[in-house]
Amino acid sequence: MVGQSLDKQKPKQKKGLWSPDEDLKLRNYVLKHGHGCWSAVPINAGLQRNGKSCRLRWLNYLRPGLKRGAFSPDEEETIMSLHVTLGNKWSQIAQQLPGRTDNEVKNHWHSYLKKRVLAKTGHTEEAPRVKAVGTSCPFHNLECSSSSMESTPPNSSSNLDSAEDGSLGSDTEQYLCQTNNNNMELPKPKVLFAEWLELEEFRDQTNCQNNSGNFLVGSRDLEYQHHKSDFQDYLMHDWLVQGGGGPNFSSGVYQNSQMNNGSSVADDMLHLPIKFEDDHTYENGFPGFQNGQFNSATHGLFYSGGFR
DNA sequence: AAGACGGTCAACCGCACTCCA
DNA sequence: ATGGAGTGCGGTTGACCGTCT
Repeated sequence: MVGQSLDKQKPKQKKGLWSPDEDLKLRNYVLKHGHGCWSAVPINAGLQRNGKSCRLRWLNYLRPGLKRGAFSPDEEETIMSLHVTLGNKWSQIAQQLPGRTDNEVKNHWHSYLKKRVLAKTGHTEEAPRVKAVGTSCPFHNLECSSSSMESTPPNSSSNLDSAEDGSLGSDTEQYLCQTNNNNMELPKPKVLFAEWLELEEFRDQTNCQNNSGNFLVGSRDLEYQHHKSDFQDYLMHDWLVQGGGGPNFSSGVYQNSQMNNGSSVADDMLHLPIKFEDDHTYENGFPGFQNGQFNSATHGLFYSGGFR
């Protein structure tokens, strides 16, 4: 239905998970030209996808400003309270959560929050799964024991990355773990998807970090303060757009000591700075950049802070 | 050790809506 | 008024992963 006339011109269209190469093509194209008509995007970008798939991939995964990682208690509270009044209006709920997509909110609801609400209200329609062992801290494979935090410090996890391996910093970790220890259900660590597992082959390519500690992502793309960005966002901007470089990976563990700044990730993500290297403004698809105001509710992209 | 099972997530599907000729 | 094109949205699916038996 979507873009049928244009999409029909494609002999066959790929489905399923996006490869890093496809992400790179789509991201570079949209950043450079804006999306315009989505059905024309795959043709112009050289992708064997339909426009709808490109749009979804961009909105849910590639666009700058997305807040990856676990939901904060505040965000969860917002979702639950809004769901009472709005119901399954995921897009409206997501508009109140900068950096979150409707799909993300929806998934989180079905995975965690619905069970929590059902447990609260005494419904046993979907009994919460009881975990015998310690539960996982939501960020970066950091494990916390819900029953005996002291006896199982995060860094003692055998197959999980320690703080020095690039987890979020003790303050953030403790905050998140303690907060989540008060809850019945804890989110599992972020899953590394197939595409991320292929990153190994790129790890030795040129590092494009500049003098100020930011990673440059092409002459007209985004400059990201990687120490303030989340794992996948960082990768997307520094590796995908760049086509290489960025952080080192070893067995899927992100290694970058600068992630240890001890600041609140939620706060940082809300003030994620985005800078274009030149003065180019993206009039087609990035209207808000021109005045430095960008909001996910109106532009589908959360942006805070001015150009430097 | 290996298969079964359940949870999470990205992506797909189909419907509804808006816009425009 | 109507039909096609484009887009938004919510439900569902299937792959992947960790845990359990």
